[in-house]
Amino acid sequence: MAKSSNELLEALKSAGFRMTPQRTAICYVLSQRFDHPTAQSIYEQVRAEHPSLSLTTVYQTLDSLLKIGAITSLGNAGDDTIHFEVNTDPHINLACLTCHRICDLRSEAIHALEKEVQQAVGSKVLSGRVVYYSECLEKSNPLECTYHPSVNQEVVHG
Amino acid sequence: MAKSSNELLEALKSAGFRMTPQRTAICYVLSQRFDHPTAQSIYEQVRAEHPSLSLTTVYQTLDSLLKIGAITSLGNAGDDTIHFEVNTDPHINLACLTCHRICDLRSEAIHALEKEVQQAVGSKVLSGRVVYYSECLEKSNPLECTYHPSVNQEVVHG
DNA sequence: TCCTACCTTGTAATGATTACAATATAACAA
DNA sequence: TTGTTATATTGTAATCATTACAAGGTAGGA
Ligand SMILES: [Mn+2]
Ligand SMILES: [Mn+2]
Ligand SMILES: [Zn+2]
Ligand SMILES: [Zn+2]
Repeated sequence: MAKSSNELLEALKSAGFRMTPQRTAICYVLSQRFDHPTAQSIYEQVRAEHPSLSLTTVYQTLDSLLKIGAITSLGNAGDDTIHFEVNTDPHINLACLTCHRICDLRSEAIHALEKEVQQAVGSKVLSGRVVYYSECLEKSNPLECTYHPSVNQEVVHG
Repeated sequence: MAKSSNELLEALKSAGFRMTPQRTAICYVLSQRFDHPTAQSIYEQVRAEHPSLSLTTVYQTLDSLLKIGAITSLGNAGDDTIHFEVNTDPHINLACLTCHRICDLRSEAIHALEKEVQQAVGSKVLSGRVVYYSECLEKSNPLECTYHPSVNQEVVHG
């Protein structure tokens, strides 16, 4: 359910933004990651192929994507750093306060909940955050991610 | 459903924290406010009666209350400032991105949603944030607050 | 190919939050 | 009540994610 790289790029393009190698790379990385990455974390990954990339560009691109609603901001996960949401389908996010990783949890109730919000504020709802904080069970047994179980293997606790 | 001043103080006391005039005043202000105040905003209000109060003390007290779970953090509301939650009953929060005020919305679906979270992560759920971002309808007609409609009158947009 | 408005980059500024150390005081016991 | 001590408060300095800025680079249309 996460947006593809092309969907993100197309969203930028049709909003009047130019196509650049940096934006292309950033959108690609965004589309590949299901851990709700931070700007710094995206920066480090993209820099591997674009050594001249500036952190400012990452922030600027994320801000553009936010403004057109292609992604949203989930706030922090116990670190003091903004985590970005690429999956705009309604769901619950589970954040681990130890490893600061966030994973998705499928939800049935979320649809009824969003209906309640719509009824209360009408069409003015811009975005939402549904985040629950917890701890991974074990160092070797992090929070289960019902959307992308594979990312569960990458966690390393301090 | 918000905690009373005494409940907050009692929570601190039984957690081994000392009673001080500053903490008493901060807890009182917290119990009276339904707008999910920031540290700065609490500071300004308490300072009216305790002119020597330090902003650091407000942060420290809020941190203590957070640690014992008496309050939670809702994150920011478009400003870059943490808003605190005194009402720990399950509910939806509506944040206005213009005036950065947050109000509560009663919800039926939230109970089913929290049940889903419990089943997924067990007893390890520490706290949650359910926040939807919107805009007040009019300068004179802010977001309706189903818990405390009276606070709706205090909003001033820029 | 040329133009120009938009983008990227490096660096500096911002501002909420936290760290620190000196002073004050709540809580407990004598 | 008084003394003791661990904890709290305060003022100031440091932190650090994010934003602002200005100079040079480039996408995209003519
Ligand atoms: Mn998510
Ligand atoms: Mn609330
Ligand atoms: Zn973890
Ligand atoms: Zn408003």
